[in-house]
Amino acid sequence: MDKKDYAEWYLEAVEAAGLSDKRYPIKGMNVWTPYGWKIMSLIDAGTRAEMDATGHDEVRFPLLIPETEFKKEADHIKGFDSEVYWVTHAGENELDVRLVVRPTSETAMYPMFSLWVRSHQDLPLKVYQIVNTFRYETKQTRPFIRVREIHFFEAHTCHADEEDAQRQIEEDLGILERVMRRLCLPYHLLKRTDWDKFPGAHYTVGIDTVMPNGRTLQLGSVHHYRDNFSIPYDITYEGADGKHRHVHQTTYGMSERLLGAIVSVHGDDSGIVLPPAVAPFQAVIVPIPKKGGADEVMDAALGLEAVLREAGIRVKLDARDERPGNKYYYWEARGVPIRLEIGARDIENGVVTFARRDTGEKGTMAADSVVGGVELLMEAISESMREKAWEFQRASVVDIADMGDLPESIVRFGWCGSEGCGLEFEETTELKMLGTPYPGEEYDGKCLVCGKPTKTAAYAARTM
RNA sequence: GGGCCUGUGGGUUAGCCUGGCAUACUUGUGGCUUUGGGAGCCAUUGACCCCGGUUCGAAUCCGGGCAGGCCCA
Repeated sequence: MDKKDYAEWYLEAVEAAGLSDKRYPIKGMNVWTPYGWKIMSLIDAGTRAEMDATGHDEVRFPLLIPETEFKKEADHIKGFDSEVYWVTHAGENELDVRLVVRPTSETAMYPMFSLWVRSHQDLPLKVYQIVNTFRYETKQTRPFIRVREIHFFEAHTCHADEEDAQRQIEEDLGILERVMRRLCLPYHLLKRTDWDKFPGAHYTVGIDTVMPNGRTLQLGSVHHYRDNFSIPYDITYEGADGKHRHVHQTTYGMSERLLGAIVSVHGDDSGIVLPPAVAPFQAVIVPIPKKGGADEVMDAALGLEAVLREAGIRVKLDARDERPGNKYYYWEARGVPIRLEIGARDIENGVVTFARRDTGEKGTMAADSVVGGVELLMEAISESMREKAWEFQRASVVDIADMGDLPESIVRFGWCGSEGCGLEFEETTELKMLGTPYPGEEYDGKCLVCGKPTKTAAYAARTM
């Protein structure tokens, strides 16, 4: 596995780690295998904890949406009509009203929000769900990054006015920061251009992370809808003054691409490297038996496992009858953050040998303080994975002064803000405009296209 | 929408032009060995996308279908 050839490496790394089985006979619909699903569940658990702590309630809406509801917001349907699946038949009969398989749940939820929200006392309404959504991708699919059945997190809120909705956006970005910290993933927040915002949104902030090939991967987005949906879906409330008004709405979405980013950002030539917070096994114990002393070593390994498990550390004792070296390669491919080795020599010295997955560094820790030792090590690993990833992300933003000779990374340049200049830039460079920094950033320069002075920088890149 | 290419054991792949019962690696299984601090050895199971045609004989040539990939609009 050579990470230099990222596209090929990615597929091998996913395969070797046993995260997904892509042999399912529908393109872009892969099977979540036990190890991959465990990681995704741990990622979701972190998201759930953050959402619950900020007063959101988990809900679960139906998968199917009547065509009549789906079509209520004009821009929205236009944005999705080329990539939705339709249910057109039931048994022998053709349906009078066709059903859309949700590509996202605005149009499923909002008819219900219209019933749920009646007074200002009902606001803000803050709900979320973690479900599968469907988009008919025509481009090349790849596990977690471009799929047709998407494991999706979506939060939807309703507010009395635009300002309260804006406060929600800020809360979402706080949640995002804590979620990404756990995953040791860096990102840029970029306000999408008007011609690229979510269909139906007032504005969209994209969450972008750079992949090893210099392309960006959008991991999620936050949208302010203003009343663009509440008008067609008739979501109104009665204010304290007795007047009826439309609510202002927001959404916040992220997907299984988080796992794709973990694989891509942290992995190396030996396979994936998991952040301790979402590793199904945070430490694996490999016993090193010796002539005559096999029982003694196994007893020590079992004892070690019990102590760590008792302390709440997700630990695996690999007692298979295989050579130790074989086990090292096996668990490295699966990204386990810490390997603990215990052999006769360690027992004699009262220590446990450890090896870090992220740096390969090896050392020993006192056997009677392994719990503290492992916890410290996990902290150090998380910190250094975070640092390293952020360093790469930051170094991937390159200022450019003209549209020729473009680097394989994110580019930054002055932009007057006009659609004309933006589109010309995209056409000339074949890069995609990711938007402008959110909430903002100091800049003083000239529009790269028309030369007008500007205080706004734009970011652009090739995307995955 | 138009053009080009590809479908071979669970995975990766050779063979195809020039028709003669399929190569290698990996995985799986079994045995032996090793008593282990970075991948032991041997054996073995397992495949030519589907339908039709040409032919004594088709993975190979031809037609159609299905699936996938690439390029252009």
